[in-house]
Amino acid sequence: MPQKTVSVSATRAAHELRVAVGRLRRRFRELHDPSELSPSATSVLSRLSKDGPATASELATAERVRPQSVAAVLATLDGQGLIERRRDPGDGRRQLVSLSPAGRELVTDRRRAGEEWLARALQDHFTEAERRTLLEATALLERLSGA
Amino acid sequence: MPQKTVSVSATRAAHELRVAVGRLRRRFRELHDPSELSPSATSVLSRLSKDGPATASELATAERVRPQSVAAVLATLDGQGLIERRRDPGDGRRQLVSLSPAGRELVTDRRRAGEEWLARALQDHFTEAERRTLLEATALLERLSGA
DNA sequence: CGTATGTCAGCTGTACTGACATGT
DNA sequence: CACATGTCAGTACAGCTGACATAC
Repeated sequence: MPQKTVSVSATRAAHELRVAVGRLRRRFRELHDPSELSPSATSVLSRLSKDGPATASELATAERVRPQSVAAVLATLDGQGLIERRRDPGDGRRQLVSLSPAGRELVTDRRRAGEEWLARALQDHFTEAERRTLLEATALLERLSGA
Repeated sequence: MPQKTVSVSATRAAHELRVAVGRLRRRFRELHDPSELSPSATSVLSRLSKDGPATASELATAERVRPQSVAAVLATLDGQGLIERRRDPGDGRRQLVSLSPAGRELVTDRRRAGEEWLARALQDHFTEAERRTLLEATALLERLSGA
């Protein structure tokens, strides 16, 4: 139920969440292996896997970046043979982006080192209940980033 | 309880969490007003407010960035008069960083526009129970970023 | 012709590495 | 002299804006 005023607790929660996300992102970056896919590339691949083929514009909107930025990511992914691009027969401007077999395999590969640390940390430093909270929260964070 | 093997579900959770954090971070960046403090600066200020004065090295370690990076942030904050730096009398190399009155005021100011959106989104698009989950998760994310 | 899609060029912000001055 | 702290310089990368070719 929308309210006109924003409560103090909501504002404090907002502040803490923003700081936490920033720190966590730096933590991820710290462990990131340059030989692996960048967060943006992973995000695009993940989305293609979940929602199926999309145009560059659609991806830019969904990922909330400029078309020019998504183009750079697509160029990288294309160079690595992880996606396929083909022109829309009905509209020559558009190109439909989809996962290549290699891309699909990479998305479902559960052994990437970059996320190995995170998975292990989740197992080693958190209780079952805490992991459940984090899992629920992940879905909420996704919703928040699209709001 | 640490386990040798990492479960499939933990790895999937790790992947989803990483993607969610990345998207949320881009969302924050999208709304970020350049006239306001950068995420790093906010993070440093927030930490000083919570943990009290610290040296540049300590801040670098805690924020998980290189001393050179923290120095740039401190230079900005100093330029805006939000922090105070004074040399350690016992060790001339060190400088103790603390919040200035203006900095302290800014940290406790709950009306910053950048977080206004987030606070409002939390109120408008989430139930009380969901907000509680997010709040719990925020603390867990903080712990995770320090692990 | 105006609008939409995608790309090229150049800029900014944030973190990085390397080199260095200074103090212990 | 070795080590720690902090800073200066240059680099890397992901996002941005502006300008443009192409197609509807």
